[in-house]
Amino acid sequence: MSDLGPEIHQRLLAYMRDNGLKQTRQRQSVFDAFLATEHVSVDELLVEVQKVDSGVGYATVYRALKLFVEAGVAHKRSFGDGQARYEPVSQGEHHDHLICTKCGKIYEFEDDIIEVRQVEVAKALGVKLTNHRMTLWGECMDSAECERRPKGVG
Amino acid sequence: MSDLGPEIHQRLLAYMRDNGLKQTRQRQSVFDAFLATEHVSVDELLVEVQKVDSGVGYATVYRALKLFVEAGVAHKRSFGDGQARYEPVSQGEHHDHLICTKCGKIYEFEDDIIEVRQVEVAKALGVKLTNHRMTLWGECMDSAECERRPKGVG
DNA sequence: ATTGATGCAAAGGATTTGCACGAGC
DNA sequence: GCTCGTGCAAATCCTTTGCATCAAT
Repeated sequence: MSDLGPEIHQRLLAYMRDNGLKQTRQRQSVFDAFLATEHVSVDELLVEVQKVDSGVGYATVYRALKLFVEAGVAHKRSFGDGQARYEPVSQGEHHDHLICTKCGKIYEFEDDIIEVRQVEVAKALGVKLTNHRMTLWGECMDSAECERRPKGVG
Repeated sequence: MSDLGPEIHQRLLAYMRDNGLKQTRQRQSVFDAFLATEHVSVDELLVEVQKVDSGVGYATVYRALKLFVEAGVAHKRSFGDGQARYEPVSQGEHHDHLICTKCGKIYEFEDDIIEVRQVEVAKALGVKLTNHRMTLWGECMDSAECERRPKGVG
């Protein structure tokens, strides 16, 4: 889990203040639950939120996540399973993902060699790089661990 | 456009034969149109197909593309615009994409340094790499060209 | 008070599917 | 003739939105 809770919380509050948005019980609940996750889908997050605050609805979670992205405290990802997944921003920032196609485990990594190279590649094509996304797929080499893992968990 | 028309056509025919699937006029039409594209959405492809064979329906294009992916003659991509896009496989194979966020142009590239590094990164995490996807976003440095370009064209 | 936020349900968009009919093998 | 493919429309899944009400500032 992200260890920047306080920091990105401040960022969120600042964004809300600057844009005349209001602090509400629901948003607080969603944010708290969100911070404890790594790659949640909306449904998964809704379940978590309702454990603590059962009066929070579907649309509110969607709207809260949209807000988090705008405020720069969350990233929206698409892993090809048909639904969006969100994660809190963290210090490493530009980390990418490696997903085991057998157990579904999502590894995170960051690699400077690749990062640097991406900028060069873009420049060679006449483009100034602003963003990137990379996802790798593979199979855990430790089959025992892999098979033991509950399927589909990020 | 892919210059492997005959080759991947053979691959498709072989796949269909091996799986007891049938050659139909519609599939042929969809495949022909598909070969002439680079990053089509289903709707775009449907339009192209119907120019030649107006009796081809919506679902048929979806089913044909699904088949193409299974047969290994097409890749399914998601660029975050809310709909899937497909492209014929080509010799370079593992090419990735660089998208200009201003004009929407999709550049293709392939970089050995990154490819090699990906395998290493995965290995370091204890995973045997089987697949990857990388998308970069940026802005064309040639603004004149960029602004002249019709928006949203792959 | 004013304005934004919520919850619900309805609307939307992309994709999939059930079914009766038609075409390949 | 049997099986698979097609077209249509309905169904599904995920996400967004309209609206009346509630709450934060």
